[in-house]
Amino acid sequence: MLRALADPTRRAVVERLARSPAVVSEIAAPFSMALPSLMQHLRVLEDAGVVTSEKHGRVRTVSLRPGALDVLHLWLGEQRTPAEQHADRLGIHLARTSPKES
Amino acid sequence: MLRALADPTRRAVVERLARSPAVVSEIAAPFSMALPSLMQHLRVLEDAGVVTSEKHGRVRTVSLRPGALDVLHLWLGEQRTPAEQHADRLGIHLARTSPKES
DNA sequence: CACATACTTAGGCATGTGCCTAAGTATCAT
DNA sequence: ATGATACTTAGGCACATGCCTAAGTATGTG
Repeated sequence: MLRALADPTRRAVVERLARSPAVVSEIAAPFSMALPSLMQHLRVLEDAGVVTSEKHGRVRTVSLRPGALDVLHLWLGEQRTPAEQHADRLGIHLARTSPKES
Repeated sequence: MLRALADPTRRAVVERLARSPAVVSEIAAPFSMALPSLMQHLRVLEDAGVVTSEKHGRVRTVSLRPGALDVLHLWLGEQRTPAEQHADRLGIHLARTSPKES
């Protein structure tokens, strides 16, 4: 999964899909890359479980798989230094202490 | 940086260093890999800004660079679906509501 | 049915990555 | 000074990755 996100093109695709699902040609449009190349990226993302896709007629719609990035988000949280984890607790503390915004 | 973390060996190194800094030979010990190969991994991690190292005498001590993973942690947070972001707010809400543990 | 559209498959090439062995170099210990 | 220790540098090999073009296949449209 990290390997899937290690490529700039694929990260850009993820960022695009974070806004909303899209069909292949929509996703491909911003890139100056042959379609098959981009399809390969989509495949890598799908194999990594980052995105899902469904084909209706001749159009394939791709979307970010909900919760897919959680594992990573969590792992990353675990590898942080004690000082940073302290900062996290501070954040929660502030959330408790100053109930300003929703 | 994601490329640096995309390798299992390097992730294992990061997990080791998350516990505490260590010298090269300590880091290398658990791996059945020639030293130069592991050094290469350390170099990739250092170039990516994930770790720092200092050499004293003939010993090099490597440590996780504080805050290094924050950028990633943040980016990951941004790419999550609306539903998940809602879950985050719920988490904060719970932290405010049930002040059980520190 | 003929043709455009939206992918898909196949194959190939250049470069990158991970690993190795062999041979340094710079301390530290005796 | 001699040798051990702890990396470091250099070079090489196998396979993975990212990109391409060319040629399908399947599905709408007139």
